[in-house]
Amino acid sequence: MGRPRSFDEDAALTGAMEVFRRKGYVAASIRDLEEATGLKAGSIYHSYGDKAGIFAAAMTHYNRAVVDARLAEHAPVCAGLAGLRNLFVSLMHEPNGTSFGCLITNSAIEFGGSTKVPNGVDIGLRTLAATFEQRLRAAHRSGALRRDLKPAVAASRLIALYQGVLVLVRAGWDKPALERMIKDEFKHLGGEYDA
Amino acid sequence: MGRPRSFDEDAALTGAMEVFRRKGYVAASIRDLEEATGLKAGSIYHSYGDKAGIFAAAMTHYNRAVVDARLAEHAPVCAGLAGLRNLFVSLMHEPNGTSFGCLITNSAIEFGGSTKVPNGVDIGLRTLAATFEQRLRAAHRSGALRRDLKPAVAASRLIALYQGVLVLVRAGWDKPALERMIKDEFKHLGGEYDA
DNA sequence: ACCATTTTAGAACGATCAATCAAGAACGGA
DNA sequence: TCCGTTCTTGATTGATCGTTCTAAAATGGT
Repeated sequence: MGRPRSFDEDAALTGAMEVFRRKGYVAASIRDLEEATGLKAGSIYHSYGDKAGIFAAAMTHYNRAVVDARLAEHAPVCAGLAGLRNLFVSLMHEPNGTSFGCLITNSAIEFGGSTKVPNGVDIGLRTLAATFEQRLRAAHRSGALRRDLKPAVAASRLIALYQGVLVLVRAGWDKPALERMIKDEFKHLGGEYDA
Repeated sequence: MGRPRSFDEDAALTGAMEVFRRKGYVAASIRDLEEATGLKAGSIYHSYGDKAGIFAAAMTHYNRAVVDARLAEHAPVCAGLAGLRNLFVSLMHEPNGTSFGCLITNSAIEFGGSTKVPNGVDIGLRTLAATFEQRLRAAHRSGALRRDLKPAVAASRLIALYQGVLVLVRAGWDKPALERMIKDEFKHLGGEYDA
């Protein structure tokens, strides 16, 4: 059956993913990818077809290895609204030097000008939105959510807030102010306010 | 005194701006800029130094000609909270084919990976945030804002929501859902909710 | 009219881009 | 063992990148 692959595909995709997160799709060169994956250009093209191919693979890897893991770590089902809040707050506590940005946000912006937004962007956004809505519905049932709030609309606000926070963090916006804002938002969701 | 410029600098910068909004900084080539500005490469380099120079000029032009104009059109001081709401809603009513995206958001993402975020990003963001806060403070004084809301925190939420909406629109997210979310958010701000 | 100065135009530069190719190396099945 | 297949490597391709350069065209001051 021929020679098997000698490289660790997960490690290679992780490297590629980091390059794309840091520099974006266009600015990431094949030589950057060689360095980050440990593969030579020939191997990259053999395994993934072209630059768009390894990007698609890296994006899929991101959704599975980063987004899903982040949701599971900070906002498991049992953690309720507080878990969601932790998820948001965690966006601002990544060490500055090793911050790569969100591949979903970055790709939405970079490819959004053309008509061809990568599938992974939509998949990632839907994963986030579905998780938000699920947690809000559970909070709605348990009474943890303010009674006059509709989970679907609140989830819509959270997905927008989430992307907005990622933009502002990347722009170097004041993090303490963002954190205050997030805590305030979740106070609202929990109904800890007088009208 | 030598020969004066024969091209319309505003028109040239508008063209350059559109290219950068649509394709991003890296993907925009000097040849793209030649076509969009009507200038030849030599003239561009003579007038703006290098690619980063014409980008900086385009960014300044954007803040003055697009951001300020948009704020004045949709959210003048007299329009109060409703003006802000119109501003948000207008983000989703740009004709699809001619949508260029927001140069501030796009640049924050594209340059955010490096340590050098362009000045124009911060300037534009501060303009938006300051306007939001000013309108919210006015609404606070007039009683149009829910009494338990602090204008500064609410402005912080609005700037994040604003950037988030721009990301989602660029990603092709469901616009009617976004519009419902925005209208809901402004209902909250106006206190039109029971607790 | 003439000069000094600046803007244009277009060709040209080296560097780097994504992608290809040929050849050898390494494995599984027979 | 040996064959067929697949993987790896490094050199190489043509295209395009940002930038520079040269020379002509155009203007204002004197």
